Amino acid sequence: MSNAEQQTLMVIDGHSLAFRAFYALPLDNFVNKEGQHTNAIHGFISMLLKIVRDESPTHLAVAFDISRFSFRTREYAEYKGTRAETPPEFKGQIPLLQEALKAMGVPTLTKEDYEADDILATLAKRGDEAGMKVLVVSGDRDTIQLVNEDVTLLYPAVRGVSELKRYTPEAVEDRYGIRPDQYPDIAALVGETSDNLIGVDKVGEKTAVKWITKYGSLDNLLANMDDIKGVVGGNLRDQQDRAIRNRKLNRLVNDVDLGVEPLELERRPIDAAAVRDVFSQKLNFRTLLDRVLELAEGEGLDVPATPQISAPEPAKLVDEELALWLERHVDDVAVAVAAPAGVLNAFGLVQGEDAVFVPFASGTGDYVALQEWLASDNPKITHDAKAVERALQREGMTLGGVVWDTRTTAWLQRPSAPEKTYELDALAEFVLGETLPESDPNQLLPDTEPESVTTQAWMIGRIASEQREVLDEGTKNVLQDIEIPLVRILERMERKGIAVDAGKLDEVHDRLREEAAEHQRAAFAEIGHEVNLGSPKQLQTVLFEELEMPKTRATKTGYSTDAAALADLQDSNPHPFLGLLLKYREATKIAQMIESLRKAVHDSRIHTTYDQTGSATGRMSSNDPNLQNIPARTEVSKEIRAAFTHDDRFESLLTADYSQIEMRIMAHLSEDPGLIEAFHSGEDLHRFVGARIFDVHPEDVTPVMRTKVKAMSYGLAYGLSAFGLSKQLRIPQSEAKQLMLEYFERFGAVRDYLRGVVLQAKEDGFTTTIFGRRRPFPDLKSSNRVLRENAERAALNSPIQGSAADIIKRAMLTIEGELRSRELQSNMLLQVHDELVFEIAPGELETVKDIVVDGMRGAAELSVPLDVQLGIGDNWDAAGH
DNA sequence: AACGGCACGTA
DNA sequence: CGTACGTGCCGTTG
Repeated sequence: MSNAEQQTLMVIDGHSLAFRAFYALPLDNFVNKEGQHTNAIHGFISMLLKIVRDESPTHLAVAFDISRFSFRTREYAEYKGTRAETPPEFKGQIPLLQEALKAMGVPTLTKEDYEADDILATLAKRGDEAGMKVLVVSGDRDTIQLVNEDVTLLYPAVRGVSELKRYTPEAVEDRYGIRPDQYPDIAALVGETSDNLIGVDKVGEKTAVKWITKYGSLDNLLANMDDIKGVVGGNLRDQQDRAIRNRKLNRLVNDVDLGVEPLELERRPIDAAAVRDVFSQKLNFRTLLDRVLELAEGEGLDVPATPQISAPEPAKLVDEELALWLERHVDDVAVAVAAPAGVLNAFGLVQGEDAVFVPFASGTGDYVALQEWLASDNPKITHDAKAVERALQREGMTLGGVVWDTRTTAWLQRPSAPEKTYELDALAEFVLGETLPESDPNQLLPDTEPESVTTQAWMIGRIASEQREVLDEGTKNVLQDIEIPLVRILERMERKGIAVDAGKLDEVHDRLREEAAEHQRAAFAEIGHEVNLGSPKQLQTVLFEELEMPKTRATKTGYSTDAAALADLQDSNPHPFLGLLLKYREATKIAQMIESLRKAVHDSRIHTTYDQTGSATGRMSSNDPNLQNIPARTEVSKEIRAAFTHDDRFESLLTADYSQIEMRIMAHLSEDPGLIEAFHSGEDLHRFVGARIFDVHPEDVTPVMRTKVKAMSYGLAYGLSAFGLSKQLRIPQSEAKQLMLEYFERFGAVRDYLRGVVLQAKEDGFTTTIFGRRRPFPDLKSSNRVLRENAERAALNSPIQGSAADIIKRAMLTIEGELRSRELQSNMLLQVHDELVFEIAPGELETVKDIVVDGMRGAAELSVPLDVQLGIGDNWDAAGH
């Protein structure tokens, strides 16, 4: 860029753009971990990256006002006097923005007693004189006066800052019908509300443009104002002072002493380390960070490699030395294990700056001290304690004394985030602003490198420190009293697995495959050709084109062919194909489910994996295979459940489930007297509620009434609408509405409670369960109605579903504690949200029954009793209800 | 190969 | 236009 002709100077009005971004972006989506709002910063930098990429300026600066006072306010005290107080959420964003800009190598300019626009004007003039192209970026219309052949204004045209309109002299003329230098004359006549500058009465843009076009300038207009006829002419003569004053104030000062010349504003390399620090640590902008670094790289700027911070040089310790180290480090020790393919081969132990690498190979060396220390209550910090416990168990060891787990904490803080953001590398980035060294994929055993596993431990310890500082009491309690103690229990349940009769599964599977083939043949015969029944797209062709059936519910890609839609079609357009398709689907669906179960059978048992961080409400999820969605309702589902059984070391399976736990929690949280009475009465809940709603005796509640009430009750906790209820019950919407009215009339506290939950969540930004588990809901304040209403339903459900999750988890802790401390041989095997499944060792049934019932009933003190139902049998079906 | 969309199983 | 999940297949995308 030796030729000055090609140099481009970009000068930006920081305040006006940041303020526009502030109003364009939702407040709640941009908050750093300290609670500081960052939406304006995000919007500004996003805009900056875009225009720098699009315009490739060679020189760049951002100007800021120092305060709202300037020489203009001294001359005219009312200047900008109508401006409302700066919103509190905007405060603090400017200093942070300036910090971010500094790290990005973008100079920021301010000048006492002047406004940012004056700085822009000065730089535009100097740049122009130096032969540069100048781009002025501002949301203040006064900067239009700066536009000429070499100075272009980029002005945020619509809301926000993402789209900038380009004002060249031609564009100004197109828009206003005058030359750019005439714009302030127009503005002076019309006035500028936002600056509290009142114009000449009755003079709007049209009149002003007409006058200025005719007379060329405000000065000349005033010199000839006696020629102007009519009321406006009179106004102009009477109020000429206003125009003169306005013109004086809106003239930008273009000779401010800035102490810097445009050519000195040449773009500089970014300070990658500082950018990482500011963007990760202070702003928590992950994506923007990447974009900033990418941009810098794309321009060939020097971006230093990510600082690969490694732990203090690890000491390799074994045997006595290790024993001594463990003895001396009684405070929290961060523990990481290397277990490629599940086989443990190294530990990293870090306390403060003290890092230890312990190679491990089963059967070599003396690991007694290590093993005892691991099992002991000596405080340890982990990342994914279940994974550590699993690796240890394979070597006959166990993990005790876990006081903190960084992965679980990350989930508790942000339970709706994608699971990958809980991984160690993501946390290192998000919490510490550092990048974990990548393991070399060519290395055979990358994780055995001392640097790797000890660095991990070092990261874990530091992440935990950061988390400890910001975690609220309630979440801390959930972490330490529920989630961490649960880890070992879940690992044990996974390791035990449940016995399965594989032959039975095969038998059902084969039969279903035959049935499916038969249904498929018949279905093809009905329509006269073959089609992939598993393809919604092909089915749509058959149903809506060939069979000319009426269109069903619209989906993103066409029309629905789901079971409900097919049932509707069967009503309106009966056709054998529909029934066959439904039967085919059911058979294939179950058959494939059995197949996946069959593949998961090892040594006659199925070992699921519980994902403790798998839900946003506090529930766990189950996968590989999912044992929380085993069919339960249909005939064939009985056969599948019958395949889950016990071997001859045990005498039976025991199932225990909470009855209506969510409704009980609702009764407790809402303190609704009617609902509380229902649960104390011993009467069937839906019968009791039905009697109240339909105003009959409980014994006169018909099955139809009961069904309606049951749907209503369950729907309540999900934010069900009259529309949804009518759809589900296939009743008119008016009737559904009436039903809801009656319900709330009798159980008004329920409605008050549900409303209150949403209101409180809107205020707090999160919901809370009985035991203090939180779930953030940024979308409650979204301006997007769909997003907001979805968030409202999820929010009103969260304390209910989440408290139920807390309760059963607490029950599991108590029950497992009892089983082990009393050295019973029975095992807790499965958890299905409100149900637990145990295998019972010979002679232990009565004891275990008591432990289970006591543990479950005593898991929470609610204003209604917790009711537990037990079932006993040789398999899951026989033991079920 | 990875992903979104659909459909459907559970609480 | 009812919450929370996981899985499998299809069809598109890279």
